[in-house]
Amino acid sequence: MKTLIQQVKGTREFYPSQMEIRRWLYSKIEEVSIRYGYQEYDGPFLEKIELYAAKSGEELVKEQAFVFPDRGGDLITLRPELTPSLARMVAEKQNELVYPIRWWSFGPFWRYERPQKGRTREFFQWNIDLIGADSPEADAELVAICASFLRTIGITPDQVKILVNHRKLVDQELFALGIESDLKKEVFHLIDRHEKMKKEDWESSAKEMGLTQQQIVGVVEIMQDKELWRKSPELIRVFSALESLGVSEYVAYDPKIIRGLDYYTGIVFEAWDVGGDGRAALGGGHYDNLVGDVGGKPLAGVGFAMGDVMITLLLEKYNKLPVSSQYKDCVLVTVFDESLLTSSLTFAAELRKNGIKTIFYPEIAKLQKQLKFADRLGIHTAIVIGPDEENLGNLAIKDLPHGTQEVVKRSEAIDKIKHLLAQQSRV
RNA sequence: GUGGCUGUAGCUCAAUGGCAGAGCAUCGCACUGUGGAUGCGAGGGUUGUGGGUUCAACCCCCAUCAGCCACCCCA
Repeated sequence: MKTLIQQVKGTREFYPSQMEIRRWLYSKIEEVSIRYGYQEYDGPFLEKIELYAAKSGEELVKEQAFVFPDRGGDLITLRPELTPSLARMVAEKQNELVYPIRWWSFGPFWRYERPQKGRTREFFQWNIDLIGADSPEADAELVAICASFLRTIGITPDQVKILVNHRKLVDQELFALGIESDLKKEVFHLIDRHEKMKKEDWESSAKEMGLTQQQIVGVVEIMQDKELWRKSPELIRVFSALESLGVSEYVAYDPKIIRGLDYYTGIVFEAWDVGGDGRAALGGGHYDNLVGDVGGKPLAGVGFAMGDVMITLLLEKYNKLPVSSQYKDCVLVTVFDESLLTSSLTFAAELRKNGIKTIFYPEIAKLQKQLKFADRLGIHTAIVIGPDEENLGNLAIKDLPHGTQEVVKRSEAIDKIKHLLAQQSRV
């Protein structure tokens, strides 16, 4: 064991049972994305560092990206997010695309960070964006997609809530307190971190960045005002749209939601475990000028990203992960001895020809061992062809969950097995 | 990048500084034409690695590596 080369820190190994979950997640994401009329796309996994340098969060690129020189000396980055690539892809074909664009993607991303609960260095992310529309109803659509997804995977509104806020509203409120420009950015950050900090620490940091006592009180009032959204014409329309879309039970207004990324200019939202701990399972918002940063004409949009790690933890916590079913509908054809190997092999082929998932025991072993193998894999049906059956042109069909066995004519076996599999799948 | 906790059999974990163990798993037998159950037995370890203290180290000290958790940031 000691000679095994360790895997790269924070990377993921997907054993079949985990791969099954990953594919299931992908299928649910696809289902919801398609239901809302979105098209799948993808960008490169490798990008030049310059693509991210202009925007994103400063730290996201400088400290959290995997960067290495290629043979030509260019600095190459393993993509830490998809949005800049998306912006470029839109800019490249800006005049031929039909707006609004509805695109989604699911793929791997890398961030050079210290792994911990809910965070790895290699992860999969669902990105979904509506670009070229600039209305509260467009914003609401993305929140609704998020809610529909939660509903589709079996997460209920009392388990996970989507918390919504609007940056223009916060801007306006902070402006009223005399907080603007650089200081505003710092206060955004402070609001974002409020939940994690002790009250005294929070207040002392607020003072440190130069807020007056009056301003601090004002910020605290903003953070506690659950009715503040009524001052935002945009949010009023967003919540009204969400009501019409039938997902408002999943949504709540929260004045503390800000988000770290600088490019959000309108609605911002995150999905949180109501049980409190952990981190946001998903986050997104509205941006005014995404495409402009990479050289296109300004184009507004709204989108969100969801990582596979946190959502899987939530599914696990609420016991909503799919139950493995890989071998339920599979038939094991056992091998009795060398003289009957060909007979079993032939029958296995016949099963497959009829579209039945079939495993052939690949060597001669005790029946006991072969049946134990079937049991361990969760196979429900086993075929035994021994001398007694073979001589009469029969074979034995074992129903493992019921512990029963039926000897039938080989010519009738396929129909019997199909019937049995159909019965078992109903259980 | 900063801090805390933990590294003992394949897995989960025991073991006052004094002979390294259990449960589960694996393999074998009871049971050479039938899985889950039961009983009996077997294999499996340089106690993460390197140094130090000691008559004696899984245990104490130092370093290092790895894992987990938190901070930072974020999916």
